[in-house]
Amino acid sequence: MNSLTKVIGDYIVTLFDDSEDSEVVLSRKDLARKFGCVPSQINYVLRSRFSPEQGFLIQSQRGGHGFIRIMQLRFADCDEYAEHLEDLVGNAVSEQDARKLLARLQEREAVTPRERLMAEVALRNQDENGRALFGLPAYKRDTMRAELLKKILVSLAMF
Amino acid sequence: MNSLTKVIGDYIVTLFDDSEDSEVVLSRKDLARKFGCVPSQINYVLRSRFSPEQGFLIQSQRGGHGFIRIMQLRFADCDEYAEHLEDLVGNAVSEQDARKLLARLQEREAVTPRERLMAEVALRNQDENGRALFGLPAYKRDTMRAELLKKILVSLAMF
DNA sequence: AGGGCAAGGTCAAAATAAGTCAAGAGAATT
DNA sequence: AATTCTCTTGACTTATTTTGACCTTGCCCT
Repeated sequence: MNSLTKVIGDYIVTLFDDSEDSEVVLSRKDLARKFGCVPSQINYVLRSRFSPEQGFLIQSQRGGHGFIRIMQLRFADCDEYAEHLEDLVGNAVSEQDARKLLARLQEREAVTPRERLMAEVALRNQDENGRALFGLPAYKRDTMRAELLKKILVSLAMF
Repeated sequence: MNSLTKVIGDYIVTLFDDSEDSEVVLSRKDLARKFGCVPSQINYVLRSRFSPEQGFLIQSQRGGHGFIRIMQLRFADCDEYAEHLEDLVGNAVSEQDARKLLARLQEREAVTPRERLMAEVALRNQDENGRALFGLPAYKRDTMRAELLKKILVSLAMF
């Protein structure tokens, strides 16, 4: 016996299959009517089946012509990826290596150009503060750079 | 099905594309007639889609030869836009206000959810370092937060 | 100068649609 | 049988778009 939640979840998955695209846009109200349930049931489906932890990102808009957009993120296997990053970045990383890694990730379309730029801005900012404000030695800045880079990438991967 | 607001907004964007110029001049009344809506709908489109946060400035004139001019801030105008961000962010900003601003920018689609998340991660990282590592007082962290936020937003604005 | 008309501006109400939260119902586990 | 987890429901909240009534501004014409 399938729960309604499972039925709706499966239906949304078929939408992804059909569209062969990494995103699906739907109307909460219409979906609810289609399955004869209350609208907030859709929220439950999304919470329980299309969460960030499961590799989906949700955008929505209320009001007239409102919508719900479900985006499938590229990294389905978050934990593994996060672990991979730990190895990749290590606990210290030079400015050059950090930049190389970001360039590679952009090439693979794991991050957008804007996201890459933003990461570089944040890293450079931390670096300059560390040097100019606190007079940190290079090795300390390398570890802090690694930490920030990992935080950024892991959050993107898992969210 | 798109909202009228989106249709009109998209239309204005095509005007920018066509003219390959950084400004567009239009008549509120004519636009409203073209899309079969009430004139004040145009004001709503401008407010919600062509706000300063999204890189546009609006000038208008009433009376006999009235017009609405939408100017897109471009690379050349970057200084001006950066100045505007200075005003928006100020030279000190609380964690809450920073988050509110980012939420607003995301709602207006000036930043993606991932970008917003990344910005929040970078801000929180700096904050924690400032507190735990360097014992910075709140006011100092507020100014550093403003600096970083502005750097991030300005860099995205230039993209 | 003053009045008329032709813009554009403001504001708020109505219409529409999504989000939250918690209580209740069912299933599964111990 | 009790407990715990999942699912369903609905009342209440928040957000966006659409519409219209009324206000302001500026040109033009006596």
